[in-house]
Amino acid sequence: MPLPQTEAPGRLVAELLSRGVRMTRQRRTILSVIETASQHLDAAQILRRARKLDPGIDRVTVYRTIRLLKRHGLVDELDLLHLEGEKHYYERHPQRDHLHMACVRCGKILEFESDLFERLKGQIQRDCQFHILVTRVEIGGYCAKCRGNSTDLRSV
Amino acid sequence: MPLPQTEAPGRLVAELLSRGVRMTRQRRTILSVIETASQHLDAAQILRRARKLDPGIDRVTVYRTIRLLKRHGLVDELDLLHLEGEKHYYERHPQRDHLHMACVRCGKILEFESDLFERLKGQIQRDCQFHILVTRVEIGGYCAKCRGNSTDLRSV
DNA sequence: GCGTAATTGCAACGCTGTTGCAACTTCTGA
DNA sequence: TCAGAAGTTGCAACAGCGTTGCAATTACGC
Repeated sequence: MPLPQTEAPGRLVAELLSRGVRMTRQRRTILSVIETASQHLDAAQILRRARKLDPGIDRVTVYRTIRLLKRHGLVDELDLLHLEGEKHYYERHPQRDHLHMACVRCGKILEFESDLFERLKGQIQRDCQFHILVTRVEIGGYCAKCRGNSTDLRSV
Repeated sequence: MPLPQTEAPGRLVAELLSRGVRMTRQRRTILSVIETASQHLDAAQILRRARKLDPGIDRVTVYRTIRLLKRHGLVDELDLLHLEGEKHYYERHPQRDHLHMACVRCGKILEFESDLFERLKGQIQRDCQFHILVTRVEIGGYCAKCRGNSTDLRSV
């Protein structure tokens, strides 16, 4: 029987501890929020959820924790084409890169993995002598449901 | 003898006029700044250059013009992985999509076109039934010069 | 040219994210 | 087990990017 796709909870905590980062109550809370999220969360949403678990947590602590995770390459930052304002969204850095498709009409976010993209990265590393650390692919358009329905001009 | 790669100047003006958009002195100035830029400019840089040509131009007009161009799909917005703050950069929407590679050490931006990427887009449209309007690919890492030089941890 | 509708500049605002600092907490080492 | 150094937190204030309301001005079809 195959194991579920989800990774062990607490992996962010373990990862940071193994790198000698101090673990506080607030950090554990914020990390668990990020880790158990089923969708892409922005800083305000992370704060709101963290406060349900520990009401004293401050905005600033959330921002500092996100920065910490970014510096350690444990989360990726997305803006999903700024379909709703200037916020940034965060997700666990995945085992394997994926692309994000955002429907400019209904706002739905789709994710997509592709061998072609892996080959493209290989081509870049070879042809440009560029050592890739992070990738971010955001594609805007109409999802299957919304295509054909309208010629809505939403700012992308 | 092949023509140079650059497109006819004034094409943004022509494009907007053909869509029934009013053309003001300020807009012409801002459009010419964007059109003749050899690098990716942020809003503040666009404003500074526009003011050299027409000192009265206001910040707000620059933002409104950028929004107009985005709505018409005539410019693409990039953030180049926020290597320097939260600004956005703008470039003419190209004939053919290209990827942006940002060196996290020296900040250099490379552009790259690839048939593989065109095939990837085809795959997405087919497999996901997703109608692509814009793409945005930003890749962070070390450029040829900087790779091997350091293990600098810059926030990406 | 006239008139209307769009655009501009100004001021004020909102939101996301950052910084300085005193109080507090974590964690090492004895 | 506990003392001390180093790191972290919360608060308040700030910075920067981008937006909005509004009166004055401008473009452009008729």
